Amino acid sequence: MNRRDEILAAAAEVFAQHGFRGSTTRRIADAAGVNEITIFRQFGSKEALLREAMKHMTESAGLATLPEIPSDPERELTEWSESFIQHLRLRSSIIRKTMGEIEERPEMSKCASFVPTQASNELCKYLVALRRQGGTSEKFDPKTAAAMLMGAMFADAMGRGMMPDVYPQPQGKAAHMYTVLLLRALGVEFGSRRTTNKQSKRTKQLSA
Amino acid sequence: MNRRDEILAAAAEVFAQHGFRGSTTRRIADAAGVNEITIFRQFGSKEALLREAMKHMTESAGLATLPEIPSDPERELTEWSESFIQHLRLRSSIIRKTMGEIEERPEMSKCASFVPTQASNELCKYLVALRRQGGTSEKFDPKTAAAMLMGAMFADAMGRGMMPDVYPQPQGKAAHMYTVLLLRALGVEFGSRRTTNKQSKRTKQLSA
DNA sequence: TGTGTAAGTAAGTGACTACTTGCATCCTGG
DNA sequence: CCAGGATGCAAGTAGTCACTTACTTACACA
Repeated sequence: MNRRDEILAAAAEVFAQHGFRGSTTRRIADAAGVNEITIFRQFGSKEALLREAMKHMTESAGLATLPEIPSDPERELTEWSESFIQHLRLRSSIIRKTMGEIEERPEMSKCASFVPTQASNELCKYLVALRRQGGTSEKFDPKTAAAMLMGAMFADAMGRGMMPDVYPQPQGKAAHMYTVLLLRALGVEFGSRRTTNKQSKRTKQLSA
Repeated sequence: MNRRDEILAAAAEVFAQHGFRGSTTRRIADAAGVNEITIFRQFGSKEALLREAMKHMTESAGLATLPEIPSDPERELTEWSESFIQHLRLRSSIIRKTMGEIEERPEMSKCASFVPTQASNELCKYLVALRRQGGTSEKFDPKTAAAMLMGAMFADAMGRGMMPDVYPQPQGKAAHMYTVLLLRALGVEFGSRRTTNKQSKRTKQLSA
């Protein structure tokens, strides 16, 4: 049991560093402090081990959620974005490896797409609720808006290490900056920051 | 000369499909219709061959440019975005492979970051010029705005194949939709679509 | 006609890979 | 105290990998 989990953790770590082909059973065994043969007795093959390691990792994701009823979009979305971008940053190595190998190992794609798909749905649902509340003053497609925010964070998490100058500074505020930009695109009014003078339309049903 | 280019092209193709470790000299030689040994005589080693193939590919990029003086932001940015996202889509396989292997082969990072860095600078410059013209009515950080638009397109190009439901439909309009969303975030007025009623501030220096 | 250069063929080298077999060791539960 | 299961060790198998050596062929040019 314990041994098994140690091997799974080591396999995930080695995979994050070297990818599938580079994750030799020798390396995994060394990383786990275990004899190579134990891996084969426990999991049968390298492929089965890595498959299980991936599943194990996906299951222990634990994404943040957004409230059903938006009340403070800037705060709520910023917090959600920060947790999402942190999730991506912590896993950036493994995500890069997985993406690079998805064409050769399509069975991984289910594992890989689970988290972002769920996050996208969560965000879309929130944006739709926000619009229904009258919290937005611009027309927008929720899916596009969600893809834009998540895409920006994804690219940031994947690329900042390689080209830090391209991404906003400081790193810790990036999620907030992307979020604010998106909210402006949707025409969301900001409580404290600046009282815009467009009280024209859709100030009707601020209820809920 | 001709042979050399054939081998370089084959190497790039094989690398896009299988990554560095999966690009065996045997596979590259077969793809190029050349004897394996010719590769070693021409390039010395597999590593040197792939390095040169990458450089060759980066040099033949040919990015679109944006005008120095913005005149029709929606049109100009949409065209630029479409060419950028098409660039990414055509190279999505090779980009994924490169990203996955950048930690193991850091010498690739120069090659990989050249195009996006250049594109980011181009876009930033344009946004700054647009703001200086008074074409925007919201405060924004150009780098963040550029990172957001490019990030959205990057994620779209990398992820749409794996999870088409997450990204805006149809694929052909995605670049335009992201662009419009960004322009709204900057407070850019749209010529024909809708005449907003906020002529409050910063309508002073529409010169240039 | 001779010479140099790029290419091919055949064979092989040493290292590494996933995976197997046989046997010794240890720890635990009954 | 002892049986059984998990683990380790040593050795080995068949395959692949990058890369080499030795020799041959084809063509260009002088």
